[in-house]
Amino acid sequence: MSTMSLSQEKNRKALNRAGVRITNQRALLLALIRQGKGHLDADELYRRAREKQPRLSLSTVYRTLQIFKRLGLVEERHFDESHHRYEVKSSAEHHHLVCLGCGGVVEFQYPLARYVKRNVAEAKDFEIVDTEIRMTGYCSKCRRSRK
Amino acid sequence: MSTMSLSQEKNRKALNRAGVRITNQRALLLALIRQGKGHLDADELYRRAREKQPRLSLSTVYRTLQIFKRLGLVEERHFDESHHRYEVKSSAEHHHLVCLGCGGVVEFQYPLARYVKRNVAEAKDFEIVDTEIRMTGYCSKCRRSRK
DNA sequence: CTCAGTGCAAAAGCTTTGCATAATA
DNA sequence: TATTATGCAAAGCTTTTGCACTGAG
Repeated sequence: MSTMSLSQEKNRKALNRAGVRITNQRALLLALIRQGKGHLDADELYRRAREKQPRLSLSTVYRTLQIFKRLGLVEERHFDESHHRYEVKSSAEHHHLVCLGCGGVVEFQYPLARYVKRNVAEAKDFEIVDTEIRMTGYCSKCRRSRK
Repeated sequence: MSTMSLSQEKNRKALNRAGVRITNQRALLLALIRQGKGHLDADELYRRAREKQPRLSLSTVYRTLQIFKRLGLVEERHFDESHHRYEVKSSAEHHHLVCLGCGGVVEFQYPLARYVKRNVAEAKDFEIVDTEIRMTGYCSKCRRSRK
């Protein structure tokens, strides 16, 4: 298919490699998560997906997210909300700043994470799999409008 | 009441100070959260509370948790689960280590959090209200049983 | 052709809400 | 006594599941 973009092609390969059947739904959802710059919840993903595939169901979104999570393609985040958000798993460890005003999420890197990890692992005898720093507060925009 | 413990007395004062009506349910729930060493979810709290007050309802637990949250008496935590956990707000900033095997939560202190906070606040122009470091992994017990 | 994946509808957690009753201040 | 809080039941949201049909390999 000549209309298939490079990133769609890449997504298909990712699914193939994992031995999971490729469907239009999965390809679309993975593409949307990738281009969504992370931090999408299931419902937002569903709404966006239906613009392209109106018959796609919410169950498929949830089932697909589970698979992507299992395959390590996406990560599930639990911000201070009643639902989850998903982002593509990137090799670069990064952390989150969540605005209590508008709900926006900003990413940041913090190189000392590695050092902290080793320290804590030793002190508490834990094998650490994942580290996340989350800060909540107010972004500049929300700070201004609160005055 | 001579049978009232010091900590119960303290709890009552905390409620009083906030101008919120003191009820047996609220006093009990706050005491349970305090002695529960944190990380209780609403249902566990409900079960424990009913041992003392069998007619207490789950709605009361939820409503009370909202109030405590609003008053700053407890904090709501979102571990990688579909429900929330609550712990008393302590003056000492601490962070969490969550075991992926048994779900156990261990707290740790990390003094550099203050430094990280200042750094990130400046870099991203955010007014930071709260910082949490969460690490997931396996505790020594679960690591042994996985072998 | 076969079995994994999908859509739909129904169910299953967790949490919130409406309303009449009970209890605090 | 005047509200505020409670218990119960019902509803709301997010997420999961059962089942017959569809589509990828």
